[in-house]
Amino acid sequence: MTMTNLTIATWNINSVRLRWRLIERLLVAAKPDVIALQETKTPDEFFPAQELRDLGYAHQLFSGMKGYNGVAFLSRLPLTRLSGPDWCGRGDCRHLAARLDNGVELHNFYVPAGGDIPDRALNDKFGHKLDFIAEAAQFWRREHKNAAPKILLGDLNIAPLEQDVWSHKQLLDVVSHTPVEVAGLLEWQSAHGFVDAIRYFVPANEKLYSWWSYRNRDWRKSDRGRRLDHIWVTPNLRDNLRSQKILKDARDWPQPSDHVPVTLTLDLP
DNA sequence: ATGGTTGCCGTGCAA
Repeated sequence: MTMTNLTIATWNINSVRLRWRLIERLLVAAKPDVIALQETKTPDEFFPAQELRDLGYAHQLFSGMKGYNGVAFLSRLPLTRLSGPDWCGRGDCRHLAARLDNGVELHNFYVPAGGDIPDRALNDKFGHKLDFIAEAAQFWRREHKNAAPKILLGDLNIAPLEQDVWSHKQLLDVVSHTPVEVAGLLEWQSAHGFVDAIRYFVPANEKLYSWWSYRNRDWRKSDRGRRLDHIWVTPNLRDNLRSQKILKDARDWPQPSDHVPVTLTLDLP
């Protein structure tokens, strides 16, 4: 039986118009076949489609809006766009779904960051975040009859494990690591039996981050990171998992995003 | 305890 390698990356690029050239560095470092972007921050008419085609990503799907949000797929393989719900009825660009020719479904998510105060009574943005993840859990529960292999990836804006943040104790009350968010995310994950494909390779007691704030003078020295970017797969892909890479060095690329790319390689029949 | 930075847009807001 011939096996095909698939490398897929997720990256919150924080403006694709400003940083599309960094995708060439990602290409050199990891050669991803498919890239899921979040926070593209541009309406579709300004998406740098030709520039990214010239890098080899002939197949593209993007869904953007002015200033905020925005998700995209760049692919060397053909993609078929799948429809999805209007999350929280807001018309935001936070989810993009597609199917590869081999039947694997790809789901790119950008979960609301949730503002600063972890209390929905005081902060609507936190309420929106909790509603979004609850709606996602519900969506995946309803998808239980869809047996297609799936890869779900994106900026989920929640660091679920104690070693997914620089200090579990100090971040218990900080949006992205509060117990209510973590419970919601794990509920979503279990709603469709998703496997955390990155932690499949890295033991839970090892620190692992994909984001470092811009607000630290020396991000590497202070190392106050969080693992906000995730790749999950359905159990029927567990035996196909081969390797993962979190491109920490990307945090030092010129004019970097505050998130670094996370990549997963699988063997597919 | 506080403030720290960035992008987009327009001098505020979201992250």
